Amino acid sequence: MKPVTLKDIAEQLNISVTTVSKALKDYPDVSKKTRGLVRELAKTLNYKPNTFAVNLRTKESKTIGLVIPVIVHHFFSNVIKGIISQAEKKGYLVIILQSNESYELEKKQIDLLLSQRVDGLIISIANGTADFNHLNEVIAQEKPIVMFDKIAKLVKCSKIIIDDRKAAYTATQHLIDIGCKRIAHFRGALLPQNSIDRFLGYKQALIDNNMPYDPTLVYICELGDKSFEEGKQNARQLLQDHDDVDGIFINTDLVAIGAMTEFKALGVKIPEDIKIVGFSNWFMSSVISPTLTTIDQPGYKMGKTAFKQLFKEMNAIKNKKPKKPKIITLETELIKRESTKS
Amino acid sequence: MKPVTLKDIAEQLNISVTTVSKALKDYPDVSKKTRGLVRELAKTLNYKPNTFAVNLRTKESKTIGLVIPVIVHHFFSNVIKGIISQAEKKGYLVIILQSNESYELEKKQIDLLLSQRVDGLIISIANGTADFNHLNEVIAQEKPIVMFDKIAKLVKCSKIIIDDRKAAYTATQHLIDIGCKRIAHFRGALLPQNSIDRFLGYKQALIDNNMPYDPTLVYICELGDKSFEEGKQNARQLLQDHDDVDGIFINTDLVAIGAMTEFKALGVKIPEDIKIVGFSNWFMSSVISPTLTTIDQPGYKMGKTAFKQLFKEMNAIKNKKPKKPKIITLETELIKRESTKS
DNA sequence: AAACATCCCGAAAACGTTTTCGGTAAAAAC
DNA sequence: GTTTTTACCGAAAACGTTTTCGGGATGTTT
Repeated sequence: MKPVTLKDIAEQLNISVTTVSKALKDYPDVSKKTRGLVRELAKTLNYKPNTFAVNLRTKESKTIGLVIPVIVHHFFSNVIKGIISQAEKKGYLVIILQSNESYELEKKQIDLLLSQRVDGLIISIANGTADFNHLNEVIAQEKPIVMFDKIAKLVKCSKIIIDDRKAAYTATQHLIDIGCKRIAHFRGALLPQNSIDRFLGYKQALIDNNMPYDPTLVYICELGDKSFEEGKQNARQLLQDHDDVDGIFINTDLVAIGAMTEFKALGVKIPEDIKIVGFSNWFMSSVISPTLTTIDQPGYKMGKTAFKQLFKEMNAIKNKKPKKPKIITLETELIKRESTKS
Repeated sequence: MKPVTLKDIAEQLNISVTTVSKALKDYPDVSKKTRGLVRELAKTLNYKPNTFAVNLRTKESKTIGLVIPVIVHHFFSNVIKGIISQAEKKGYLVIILQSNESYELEKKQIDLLLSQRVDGLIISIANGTADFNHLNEVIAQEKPIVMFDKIAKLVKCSKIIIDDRKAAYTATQHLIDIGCKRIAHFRGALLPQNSIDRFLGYKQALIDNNMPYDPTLVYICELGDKSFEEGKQNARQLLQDHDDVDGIFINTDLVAIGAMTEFKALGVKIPEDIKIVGFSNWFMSSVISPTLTTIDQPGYKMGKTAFKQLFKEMNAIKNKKPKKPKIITLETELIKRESTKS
């Protein structure tokens, strides 16, 4: 009933534990004959090495930690899938924790993962995070850490991102190209780098096209669990504040969908009255009515890339050849749909 | 640079490792004074117990495994969130793997988790799974396992489910109540219990209302990654086969949304020409047009309940008082929306 | 003063693996 | 026939923790 150990195999074959271990790990100093015997018996007894012991001995867990702001989220669940699939290929398992966009929780989760002694960390930081000591501590411990999407510019680690600024610029330019004269922006929270960058891209596009930048046209969403509601609220507010807006670039599809729902309810026609561009290309955006123009953000690929990079760094550290951080930028694409039909 | 161990603390205080360990774990046979000293030093040195050693010694990992068919999925990501949040409260971490609806992969993933020596398993079985030996083996190893949603009736373990049959009955009855005379059903794959039960509920409702059951009105979807496409295909096929259908009960919202998209493209009006009820209450269903009537399936709660049950069983096994399996049925609710407006 | 209980501490074994280092025997070289 | 190489094996230490058990000191009861 008890799990089979090296000792059990050794005793049955009348050889030492050492030899059994070596036989199973293809050490050169064990004869073909005994290697064969060990292999065979191990198989019939269904021997599985005790991970706890292996971990203790080798000081690695073949496990990585993943901290994300939200789990029920199209983009993030794609990232999760990408990370897990890639990790599996390399024999790593993934422990997932959620920060819920809170700095305190994020800190706690990272602590938890470190005390579990994961071999590496992948993280997309919370909206609430402005202080990065908890992240720098990870690096100080020589644990590799890779950030994706929502990164902290000041932390020296590898990052997998998109060019948010460029993508936002493209989105806004698209609105301008199809004739919008007064374009609003629903931005994300104030702290996250990507929401800053998307805002800057929006602003730059206006300036480059000789259109005035009007701060009152910029609305803030905290995102998190209530994105949809925020979209509705901002849409209502926008109509009250400015009746001349004919285009909006919105930080996230879910917010955009909330806004569209509200506009529809209030009798504002899309795209006739207001044209809308979202961000992320949630699946939903292709099935709602009207379908939503958006920026495709490659979540699955981002996850895969993040793990690949982490894997390289974990190996580099094992071989005492730590690498310098790398920033990988993945391509995005403007997906034109009905919400910006001219 | 190296992590602090009990030994380090012991040496600095000139006491034994034993005493340090006991002091930190509130053993009664250590004086208040030394306990205080140990505690203090542990804190200043930022001592974190080495999980690998603890695991090896205690034979538990405080980690559970979760195997689900798909990750990028509204229902399942809600379950994930529920499990993780509850596990965290009890000091457990969660390792997630995806079976991709494949029996082979499911088997492999379970093996992986067992060799990682997780303390328990939560699983929703794949469409492709017809043989349950891999699950019975887990039970034979005295590892608790809890199934949810897609269960195997024949495996003796706890299960968290909804009453699929009743829910499907309610959904179909609703279509009948609003005047549908000829109701089709897009069912799930042939093997999964819940897709069987939903089909049976549909059939029963017809019979109880003296409506003929017509097998040619039942279409099969394999689900998995291509649910949306299957919905479209089946919708097209249905129109060819039967031009008199005025209502459809569909196994999953995503398939229903695919069908609605196709109907819209083909000029079939919903709910005027055909009324539709989905299943699961994906968020999407409340924002598409027309909004989709569906059965709300409490994913988050299911996840929480599943972990709670697993937790009980893990403790029971630790205390050598194994419990008998429990089947917990959660309530569902019919959410009436535009797709069945009469 | 002897007997007993109480309080505190530490030695040692155990969990199962990996890896270093020596050692013995047989084969090869001189 | 002696030395050197090669092939194979095992003892032992180590990873860091937990827990059992015994024992010494101090205090309390006869």
